[in-house]
Amino acid sequence: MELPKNYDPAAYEADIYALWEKLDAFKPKGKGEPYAIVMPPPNANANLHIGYELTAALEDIAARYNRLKGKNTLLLPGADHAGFETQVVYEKRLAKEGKSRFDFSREELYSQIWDFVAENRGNFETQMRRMGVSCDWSRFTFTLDEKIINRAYTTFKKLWDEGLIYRGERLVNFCTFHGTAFADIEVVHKLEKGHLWHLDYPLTDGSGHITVATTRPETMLGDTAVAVHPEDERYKKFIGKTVKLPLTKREIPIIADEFVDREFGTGAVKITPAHDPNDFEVGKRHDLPFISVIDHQGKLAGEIPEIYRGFTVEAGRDQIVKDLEEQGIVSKVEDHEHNVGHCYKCNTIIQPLLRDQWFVDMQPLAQPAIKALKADKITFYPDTKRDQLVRYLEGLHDWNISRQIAWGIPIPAFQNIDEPDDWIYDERVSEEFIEVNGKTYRRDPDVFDTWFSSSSWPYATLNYPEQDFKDFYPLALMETGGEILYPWVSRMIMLGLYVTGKVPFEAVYIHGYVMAEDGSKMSKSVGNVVDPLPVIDQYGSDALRMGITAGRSAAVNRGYDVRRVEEARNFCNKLWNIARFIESLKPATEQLKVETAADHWILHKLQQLEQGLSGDLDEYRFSEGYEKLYHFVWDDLADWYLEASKAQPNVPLLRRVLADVLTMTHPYAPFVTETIWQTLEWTGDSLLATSDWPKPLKGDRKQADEFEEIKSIVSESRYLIKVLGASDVTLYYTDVPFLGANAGIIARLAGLQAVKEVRDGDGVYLTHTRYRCWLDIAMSATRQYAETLAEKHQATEKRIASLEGRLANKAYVDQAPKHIVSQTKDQLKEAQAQLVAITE
RNA sequence: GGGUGAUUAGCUCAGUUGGCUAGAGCAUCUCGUUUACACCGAGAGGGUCGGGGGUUCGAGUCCCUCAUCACCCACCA
Repeated sequence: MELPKNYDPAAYEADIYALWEKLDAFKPKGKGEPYAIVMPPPNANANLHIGYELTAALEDIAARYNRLKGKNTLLLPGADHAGFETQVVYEKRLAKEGKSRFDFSREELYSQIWDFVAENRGNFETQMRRMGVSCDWSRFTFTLDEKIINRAYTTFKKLWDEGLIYRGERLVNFCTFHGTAFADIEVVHKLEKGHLWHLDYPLTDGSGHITVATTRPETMLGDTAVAVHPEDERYKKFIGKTVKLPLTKREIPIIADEFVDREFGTGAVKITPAHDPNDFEVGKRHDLPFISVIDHQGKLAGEIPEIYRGFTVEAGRDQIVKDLEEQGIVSKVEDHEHNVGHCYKCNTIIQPLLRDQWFVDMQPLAQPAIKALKADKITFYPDTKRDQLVRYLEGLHDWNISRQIAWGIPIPAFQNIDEPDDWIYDERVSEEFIEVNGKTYRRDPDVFDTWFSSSSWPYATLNYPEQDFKDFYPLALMETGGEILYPWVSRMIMLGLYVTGKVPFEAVYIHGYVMAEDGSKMSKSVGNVVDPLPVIDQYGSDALRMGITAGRSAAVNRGYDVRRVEEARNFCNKLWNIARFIESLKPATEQLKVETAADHWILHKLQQLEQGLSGDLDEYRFSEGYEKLYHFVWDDLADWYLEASKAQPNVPLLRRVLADVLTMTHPYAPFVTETIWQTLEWTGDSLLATSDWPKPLKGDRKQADEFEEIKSIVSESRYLIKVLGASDVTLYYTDVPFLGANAGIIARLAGLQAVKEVRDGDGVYLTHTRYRCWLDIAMSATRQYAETLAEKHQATEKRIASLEGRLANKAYVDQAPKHIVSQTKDQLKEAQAQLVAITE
């Protein structure tokens, strides 16, 4: 077998993935402890971005690791219909054709978007294969699959039957551009410069006026009260009186409510229950009328003076301020900075509007979730996210699950056309009208919020309550980005507990974002988005996954750095060449024997790696595990053991170590490790992907330590030869048996002419070993080195003094753990020995 | 307004419960083609761990405080 000098990922990756699929490598093996991850479904309509590459990489590392460890492993892929997101994209396309969603019925729009998504759906499946994701494609789930829709309906029905669903006219966050309501969490608050207008509302009895302060004067058309704090001495006398609202001349009461902040503005607030969440609450408490003056298109409407009708909110504000000023009502205008809610998609200012919507009563769902979280039923990485989630759940308001869009799961509810309060649950959502008990009902045109159906994702994908559910629920891990901790993770926990009685997953891992190279957010409009596919083309899939995983800890945002990808590409090439080298050696014997100090040392290192790496991956420390592997492969294996092997090869052991290290690297670099595995002549027909995690052989500790000593002798010899510009150097030593046994290895590694034992002699002494070794370089040729030695002498003396001081400290010796103290003693001994060596 | 996290080498970041002389990659400098790899090898330089205070035998690690930055949440009209 002749392998090229450099690993070329593009030449192998597609074939390797096809091989895995052909041999069903990613199907759960049906035995062993279960380990399941259901992948967060990416938007079916969009290309996979670099953030999904990170998700895919982390989940795949976890899945492949646990599969190798012998667990019954399932990695389940899916795709999201991404209701609102996708409809927005589709509407943009319609706009280009000069059309809009209003040109079509709901059914037409739905089927058009279905086709639109279908066009793109194949893309990301190809992309996930290129990322090397070891998922079971036979279980692929789309969020509009029948089982997901049925699950959403069953859950809705359960909530309905148990009285946790209510329909109510509530204030919702309404985007007047998109024509739909949003959950609180979908509203983005931004600090904006505005004004605070002071308006003098005249008292009806003519005894003066009360001054209210507002940032939104146009809503005064819908005012139904003025509120003051009950304890406010300035206003006590006004409570119970009425004012005559300017412009509309309606008479409204002055009420007392504790929500009023006496310090803010004038201490008197106009109350507009139909257009402000606070005022809505006040309105309910005081039984005030709710007068809507803004419609769903963001225009002034309703019971208002004819001249204002049809104005946009902004234009209406200007006109009303102007009119109020003419009447002398505006007594003051201040600059004022305040937060304003915007649509997260189009940035339109969100209007709180009164709408009939479906709501879920959340506290009955949140309480069990809070309890489970506090009882540590779910491990969070990082830990802080759990408390963050608890705080969120404790303050959770009821959830508006109605969306006024076409692309989504229709809400299975019908309204009696004669009695508006008579609503029934029915799943015949393809009918607009149905007859029940001789009465006619009309379907609610709204669809569910995407998060409503995806809250059931962990058990719906597993066919609750059927077989996969029994095998794999709760999931081992939910891995996702921090932005959906609240909208998704929290809801999966609440509904998982509500429907199945169990938390949906044992652990949650939150990854940070992949930022642009300069640390800013990636965004299409800025144009700093990194597309993963060209990177894979250039460097290979393994390189991208390792490059993006390296140095990244849970929930920490980090810039994409192509140098990390290059480093990982080099790592793949290193593995490739290690394998090439080992493959070029022909074994003298097939028998596995552990002989030299180097053999024991590499086994010892390998064993440490296995333990360290398992520990890291069990705790989802992806980056630390990668670093351990990298250093073992590069420093220990390639730079030391392979180099030592050139003097004295132990081929059976080299093969064994290679097999073990390939297996352990496989989760991080599945393609290159499998490619190597398939090309090695002695690995048979097996797949690395479905092999067993290695059980490394044990190396003898004492001989391993001897090799450490050899390493430091070699390093120092290299250094001395280099700084002294010496050549043809011989290393002499007295009375160190293992140096004799390793003379050939040492000579080769250090580039020495020979390594010899002698009784006595003179030259440049090594200072990094406690043994008596010297190089046959005349001291006379080493004047500048003497200075270095002198400095070192000083430093060592200082260190000895410090160590002695520490040991002289009674408190230290008494209180510090024994092993630390004895460690200090050893250090002192070593330093003293070094000092002797330097002096010589 | 509330909360969380960050601040360690020129750059990007590790540093698990306090305990070897604080690490890595990249970058820099010097040398090098010998049985894999120049996507390589050998060697070197570089940090008073944001400032100040405290607890401790011992602090990058724990506490207080200040500064700067980032993110999340929130109905002060």
